[in-house]
Amino acid sequence: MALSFTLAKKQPGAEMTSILMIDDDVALTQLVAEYLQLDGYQFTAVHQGPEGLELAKSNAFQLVLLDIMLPGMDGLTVLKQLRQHSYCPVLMLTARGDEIDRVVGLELGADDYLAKPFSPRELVARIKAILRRVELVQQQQQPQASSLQVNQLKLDSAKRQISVLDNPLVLTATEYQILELLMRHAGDVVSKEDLSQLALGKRLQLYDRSLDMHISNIRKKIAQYDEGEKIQTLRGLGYLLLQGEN
Amino acid sequence: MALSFTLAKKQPGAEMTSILMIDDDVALTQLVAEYLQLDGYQFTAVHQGPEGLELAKSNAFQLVLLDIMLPGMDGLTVLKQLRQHSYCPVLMLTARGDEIDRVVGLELGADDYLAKPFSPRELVARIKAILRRVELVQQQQQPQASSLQVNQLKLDSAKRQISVLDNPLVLTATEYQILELLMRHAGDVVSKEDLSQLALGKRLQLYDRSLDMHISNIRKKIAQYDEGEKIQTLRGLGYLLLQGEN
DNA sequence: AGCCAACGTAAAGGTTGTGTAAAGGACTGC
DNA sequence: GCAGTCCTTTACACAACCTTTACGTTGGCT
Repeated sequence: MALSFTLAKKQPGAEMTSILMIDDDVALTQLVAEYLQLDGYQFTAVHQGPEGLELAKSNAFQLVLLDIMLPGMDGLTVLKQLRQHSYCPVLMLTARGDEIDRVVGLELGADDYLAKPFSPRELVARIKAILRRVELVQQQQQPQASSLQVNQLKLDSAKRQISVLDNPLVLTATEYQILELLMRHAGDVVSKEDLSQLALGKRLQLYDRSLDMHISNIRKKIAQYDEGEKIQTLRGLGYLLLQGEN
Repeated sequence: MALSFTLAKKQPGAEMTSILMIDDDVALTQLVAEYLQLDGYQFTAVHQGPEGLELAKSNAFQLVLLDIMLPGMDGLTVLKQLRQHSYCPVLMLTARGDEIDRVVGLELGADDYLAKPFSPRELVARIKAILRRVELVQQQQQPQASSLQVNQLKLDSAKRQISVLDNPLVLTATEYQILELLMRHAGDVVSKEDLSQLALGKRLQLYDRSLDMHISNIRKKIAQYDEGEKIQTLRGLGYLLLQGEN
């Protein structure tokens, strides 16, 4: 057999993002269907665990909305089995206050969770956040230039070194990752959420200032050699390394 | 469904790294195919042991992904037979917690193992690590300068001797290998994992401090004659012999 | 202007990786 | 069997690092 599939991502006209919802609440799935279809998503809903699992395993969907409380097969079980085969992003839907389910779910590899009842706007926002991050990750997995230059900053990824005006920076592993990310997306805003997940490997928590500290330290190290080269802050959005003229 | 695509990326027309996957889980092989082809690898999957063994023995592949649980012929058997003919790198795929399989597999000559379920990112990272190490080994097997000098260190590989400021060091075989590796890659970071596999001939285990001790001893011996010549530590990354000015 | 959430950052706290002495094994040659 | 050599493990100290805390500042909002 030929191992084949189309993985085109952004080819216009071709694809639409398909979302699968596994939830026994039929009324809710219909409501969600309306909103997501309005937003241009291809939407499919099933109401039972095993059926959903089969569909999800097919990799035909870019994202799965998974209810924890399911008749027949528990949502966490579905997630666990799905993860044997696929790393398709999963957004869990939980009853409010189900802290344990949330923790277990995230450990099993869910990408996010949302407590019921939720507003459609919130749902769409979460979906978009996950999809955007998945795209970032895929971008990261693709071959990237081993060296690039942004203004006075020079990246040498083979040596894992970044220099300012030819002065090599002494960066910790985390600082390096953050700065590399910013450089590879120079000119674009990189959200704190993305930076946290991609460089620190964890979701950004409320009152988590760790990332801010790393940025602060990176700035300090860059300023040793070049006062002009600045990481810009976009309040509420993220950070940005300006490309081109200062 | 459209037929598969080729995603040449490095040397067009020239060689592409070919990877063979032997796993009866068809859905999984398709998923892996997607990711690896995105990453520019030539990918082939077969679902039965004997068939995979034949293909692997052909030496047409630079790396084999081998599932332990196979119908017909057990993965470990495949590995054992493959090793009679080929030293092609093998990355084992095991069910989580199959500690025994892991140990046996590594003893049979697998290069690494990965517990299912794994994330595509992790898989790609492991594959790259193996291929990079294989390249390092091949590089080592090629004729290399029989003598080279790094700062105050002078290597005479014919005599298997390294001297500091013309004072020959009394090194053990292992110490010599480690220092030679560092010298031949002066200016680059050499990971502890690489050092362990290439100089000690074993994978680095958690809480394994053996390599640290060797480094410590080498440093002590060098310091007898030259306080300035230092093996630098890059926390979490490896060790580095600085090239050029101190 | 005044409020408040987001941000900057110094300092303190906690965690993890590394340095190294010393003890424990494994192996060799006698 | 014993001494010698070498590699590894154990144990503890320390340093580097990441995160949290705390407080000051900024900028958008009404």
